[in-house]
Amino acid sequence: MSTESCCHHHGNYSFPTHAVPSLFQFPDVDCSVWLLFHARSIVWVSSPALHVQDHSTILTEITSTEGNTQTYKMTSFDPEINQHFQDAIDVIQQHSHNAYYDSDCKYYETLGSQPSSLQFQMSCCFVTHQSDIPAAGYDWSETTQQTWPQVIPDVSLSHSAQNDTPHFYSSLPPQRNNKGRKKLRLYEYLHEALNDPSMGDSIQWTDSSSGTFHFISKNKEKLAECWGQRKGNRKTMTYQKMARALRNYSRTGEIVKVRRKLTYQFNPDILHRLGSAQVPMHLQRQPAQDEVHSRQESPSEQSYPGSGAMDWHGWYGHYQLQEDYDLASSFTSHSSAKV
DNA sequence: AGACGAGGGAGTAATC
DNA sequence: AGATTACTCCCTCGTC
Repeated sequence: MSTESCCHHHGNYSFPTHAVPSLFQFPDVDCSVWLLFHARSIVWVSSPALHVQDHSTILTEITSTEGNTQTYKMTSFDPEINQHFQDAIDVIQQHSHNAYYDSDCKYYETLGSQPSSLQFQMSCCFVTHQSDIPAAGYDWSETTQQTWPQVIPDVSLSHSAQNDTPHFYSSLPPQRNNKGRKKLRLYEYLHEALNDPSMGDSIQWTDSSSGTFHFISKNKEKLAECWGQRKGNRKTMTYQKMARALRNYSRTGEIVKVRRKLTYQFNPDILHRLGSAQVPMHLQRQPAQDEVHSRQESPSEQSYPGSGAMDWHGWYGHYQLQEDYDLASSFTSHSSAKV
């Protein structure tokens, strides 16, 4: 894998066909996002609280269908919106079906490359009922801009594929900057990489149930480089620097070092939020025999207790995000919506 | 001895 | 403007 291929901010995204149509919502402290998967498009609508209602949508068009995977090409015109969209995509890809994750960046497109005629193709999508969902060929330019309250879902909307993506948005730690954009954290990126089969040569689960993972010595620098690029660093990120950041997580508790070479462990609560439990088994690397024998388990090793059967909520106190998580969860239970 | 991984102090940029 | 956060840089140390 090239160093570029892991840096998938915008461009083409693949989803299993059974993931559409679907309705996704991202309620958190200062941002609500709806993603509507429709037969040939994904409509993204954000909350006016973000002050982006003048340019609050992203239209995607389907570019290919192979087997049970459809690939969408994203068109947008605002880098911040791109980031929101990417946040959503990250979660959806993580929870919808990891096997179809496509991070190939050969179609990577920047905003500037978009023809100006595509800009402001639509400004907002009014959604209250299935019949309101724009079909293929819908003239977005004629869509009347609506205010956010009108985009509140009709509870009659149901979600045929809901079981495919239960509580998916709750894994997005609602850490946002003052513009409402989530800044990708290192541990989030690592988790994403762990669930990306194409990154398997750089980072792998040692024991996904306990959140233990390790870097592959040969390619750890490549992963670090990808992280640096994803962050938009000017200087090249190295494993050494990335590991230093990881060590800082020991202090704050997101990730701790395991006394084994290149091996770390997620905080169970963080792991839970990141939705690791939903990683398909076939994507979880089985530890090699020598690892099974040698990893962790020394009494002197630092690790989170009770791998797998631990008390999630007992670990590391109460995060500020807990209530957000609960809010999101309760929201989910009321929105078994269909599109 | 040298490579590699880890630990940590200090600096920095973005954000609050 | 100052505090905080989350790295980033760089040096040292321990292990193999």
